[in-house]
Amino acid sequence: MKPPKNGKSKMERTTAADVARAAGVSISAVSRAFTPNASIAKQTKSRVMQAATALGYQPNPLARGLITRRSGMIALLMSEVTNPFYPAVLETFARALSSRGKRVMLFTPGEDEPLEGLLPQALGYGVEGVVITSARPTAEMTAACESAPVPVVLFNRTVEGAAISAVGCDNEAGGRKIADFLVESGRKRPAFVAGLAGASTSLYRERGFTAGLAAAGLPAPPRRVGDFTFEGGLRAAEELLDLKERPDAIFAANDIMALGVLDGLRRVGGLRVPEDVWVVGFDDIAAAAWPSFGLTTFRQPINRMVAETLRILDSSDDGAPVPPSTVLVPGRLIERNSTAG
Amino acid sequence: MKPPKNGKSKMERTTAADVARAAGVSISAVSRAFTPNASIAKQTKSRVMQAATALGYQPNPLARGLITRRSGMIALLMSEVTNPFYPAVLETFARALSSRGKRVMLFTPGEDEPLEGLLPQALGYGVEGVVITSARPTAEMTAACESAPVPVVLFNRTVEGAAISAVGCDNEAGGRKIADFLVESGRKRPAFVAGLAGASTSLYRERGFTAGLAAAGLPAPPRRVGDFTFEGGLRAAEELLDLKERPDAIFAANDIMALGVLDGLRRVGGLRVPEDVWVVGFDDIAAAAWPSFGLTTFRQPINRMVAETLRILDSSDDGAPVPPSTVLVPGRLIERNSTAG
DNA sequence: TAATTTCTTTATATCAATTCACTAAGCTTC
DNA sequence: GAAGCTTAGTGAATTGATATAAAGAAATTA
Repeated sequence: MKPPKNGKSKMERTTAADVARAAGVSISAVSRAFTPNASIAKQTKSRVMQAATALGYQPNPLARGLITRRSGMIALLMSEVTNPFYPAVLETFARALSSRGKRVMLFTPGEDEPLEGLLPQALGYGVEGVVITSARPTAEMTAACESAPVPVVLFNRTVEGAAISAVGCDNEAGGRKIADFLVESGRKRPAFVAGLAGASTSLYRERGFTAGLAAAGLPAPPRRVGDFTFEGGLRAAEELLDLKERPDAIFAANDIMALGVLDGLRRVGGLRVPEDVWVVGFDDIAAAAWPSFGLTTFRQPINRMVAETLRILDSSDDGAPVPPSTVLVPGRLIERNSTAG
Repeated sequence: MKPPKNGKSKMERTTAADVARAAGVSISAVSRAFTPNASIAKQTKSRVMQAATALGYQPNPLARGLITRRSGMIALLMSEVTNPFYPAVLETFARALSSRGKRVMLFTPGEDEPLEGLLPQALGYGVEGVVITSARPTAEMTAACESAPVPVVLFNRTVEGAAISAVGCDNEAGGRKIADFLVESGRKRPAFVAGLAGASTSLYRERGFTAGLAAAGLPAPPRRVGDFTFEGGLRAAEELLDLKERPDAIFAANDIMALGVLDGLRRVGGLRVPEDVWVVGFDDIAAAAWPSFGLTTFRQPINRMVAETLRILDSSDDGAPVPPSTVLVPGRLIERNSTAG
């Protein structure tokens, strides 16, 4: 027997038992009242609900999760939070899930914590799905993803030959589109700034880009590595300016690098954009639209990408595992002042 | 060697019972082996640990949380993720907690979800602490924070007269410092761009700023509201340019607005910074250091602020509630090219 | 009206850990 | 050598909800 809620001594949680007593039903009835499409009489349900709201009852997600193995949380494995694209993704996820009554649990690797350890931990929390936006998963991790008991989706990442769902923008088509745009506008010596070695996004964007250039009879562009950072873009720009044949356009594999490139060209190289060099990025982060930059870029439709991700996570909600699917959402070129097409 | 997947069908969790059986001890012994400074013999502990790693066992946080009401999670209530300052905060928290074996649970209000509802939800998950970085808590929420069974810390926010812990930068001192700096450098007509109405950060920064100006015999500065956004700063700059007496320095209550101001002055107003107008921000976000901007700003020491927050959260870890404390971490002025002191 | 089916409800076992009351052993101390 | 104390380990109870099976009520059929 429990002491009745006397005032507000220590904010004791009201349990299902309290509600059951108040409503004059069994605990199971309370449980079923909170279970969607469960076999319960309308009358009973409303009586339970009334008592529940009166007592301020909400089912304890931990207790529920212990037995259902579903705790109403989605795990987000994310390591690169410095690139502004990812906070935007994070926020979109958090808001979308919030309105469905689910929560985001963020897993960021600590100091020298390997990414591999995070997945089992996340599963231990009974998360209903896992979204990985971090850098390229290792082989070991891929295997863990495949055998996970809940859906796992790679966001903005792909692993060839693995049976894991993935959602992303069509990076190759984007790179191609940018190449076509530059070529049609008469650019003759485009250059490319890559992200981290091995990142699938950078790889596909480059592949589409070089393919587009090749189709127009241009040689493979000079390339530098910018590590997906502003400073990396800045350095890459400086290096590209030292080339015998100065590029007349630079495509950086993401916006934050492109902004670095832009700043490097202007502030360090003393060049004008777009008069002397054009710059194109990829993502369409908020800063790309700032007047100082006016960066032409390929917009990744975050909302649609998140929506597709949630669709995949939901699809195996009923228990039956669905075959992994890869969704490529089309993006589009946003022309601004860093080019003069 | 890797933990041997015992070939079982669907990745069945290994429980404490499995480990106990393997190690030849009771379940309680396993539990105590995983409890810091619990009464257990070294020998037994090592035997348990050995069996645990062999089986790949990790205590289930859900089951543990159900009993201890501590789930190893910290709730982060955050609504303004658009300001780059907050993703940086988020990341710092996530990393710091990750290395302590704890996780961040992110609570972002959904579409028209009130902030009030989030706190009880977070508590329902058995979080060990709550950090609120969102906008000003309402009176109702303040009461909920005060009676929460776990420590609640307002990050970068204060509520006067409430018994809630708070960690922040000394905003008033920062505003004062900026005023002093501008006055000493001979600026005569400074202006101020405020954030959201009612935000304590903006309020204190303004208070210190005007106090500093008053001390130098200058009148209260003209002010505009910029809503803490880039576009708001842009608009504010335009409006301030229309004044009869054009300001010769503009202090914006945060960096993102300051960048908007800077861009507005340059691109829309056709002015030079710092030759015509000086601009100062507050936060020191990454973009402030970009060559295009070179924004002089007051740096908020995120690392120390996060460390202090965690210290407060930890301090009542042993059960005994500690009196709420307010910690103000000193920041410092970072001079860059947007001023010419 | 009795028999059968369907729909609700209840009681009990289960989830995976921690905690509590208790026992057994090892060591002092008088 | 018995009493007292500390330390280590055990089994049962506990946590809050769901799954499951059995029982009861209502509706349908023979």
